[in-house]
Amino acid sequence: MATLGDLERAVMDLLWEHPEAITANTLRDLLSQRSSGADARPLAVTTVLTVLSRLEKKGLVERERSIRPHRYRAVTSRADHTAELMLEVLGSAPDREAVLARFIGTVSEGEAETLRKLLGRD
Amino acid sequence: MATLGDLERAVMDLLWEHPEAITANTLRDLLSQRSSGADARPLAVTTVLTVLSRLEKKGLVERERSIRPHRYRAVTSRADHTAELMLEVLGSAPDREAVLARFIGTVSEGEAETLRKLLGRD
DNA sequence: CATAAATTCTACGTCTTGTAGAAGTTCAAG
DNA sequence: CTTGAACTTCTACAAGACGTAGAATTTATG
Repeated sequence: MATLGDLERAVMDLLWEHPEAITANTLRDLLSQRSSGADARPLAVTTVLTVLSRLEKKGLVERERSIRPHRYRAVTSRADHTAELMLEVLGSAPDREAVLARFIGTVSEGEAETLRKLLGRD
Repeated sequence: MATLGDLERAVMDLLWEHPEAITANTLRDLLSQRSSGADARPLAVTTVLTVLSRLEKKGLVERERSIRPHRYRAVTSRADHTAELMLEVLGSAPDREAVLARFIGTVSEGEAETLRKLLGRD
């Protein structure tokens, strides 16, 4: 897998917020709103298209080619994607448990509670 | 923070394995052994030095400039570094709990047990 | 078929990383 | 102090990832 650039990330965030597949133009509009500073200038649609193609190649985005203005949507949910990334970072190191220890030491009490529930006993 | 390249990663791995600060030359030798394929050719020392400088700039490596062949060592342990990366990936998303749920669903039973202990009750 | 809309190609500047030679610095021995 | 070897810093370049978008091509539709 890999890391995403800023624009790629912004596009993924929007796709994650929109479960229904959307068009490149819609995406461009959403991106414009989001980045509304005095610096304005919206991206060219081709820019958005290029980014979408790259994300598709990376397996993060799927597109429907059957309808004309193609529709794009994220392949996985943001939560799944993030969890996968975390596992990738955790890797298969010999010190996995040590890493988990450090990690657990940092989550909030509320999250710790959630984790306890999730871990239940079985 | 960021992601490390292959060589940067290899260097960090060696530094993590060697708690005592070591020299660039030692590192180069260790790297040579490690990558002993039929492809041989060891890296130039300057290459190792460049990588070390970059890692230093990134805050991952510290060097002692007082003694002549400078000594290098990792600033944090691998476990700490990895845990930090995981937290960075987890980020401050609104769906942190959902991410944790996915994440927990993937660890081994042994690790789950470790996590239960770490989370204790309080 | 002409045309507007949409998609794909091609391209370029910047940044990161692997790689290392050239140039400068330092220290110990003579 | 001078010199030479060891060491470090500078400078450089190729390749790949990303942001960005114009040029060229494809596709419906009147």
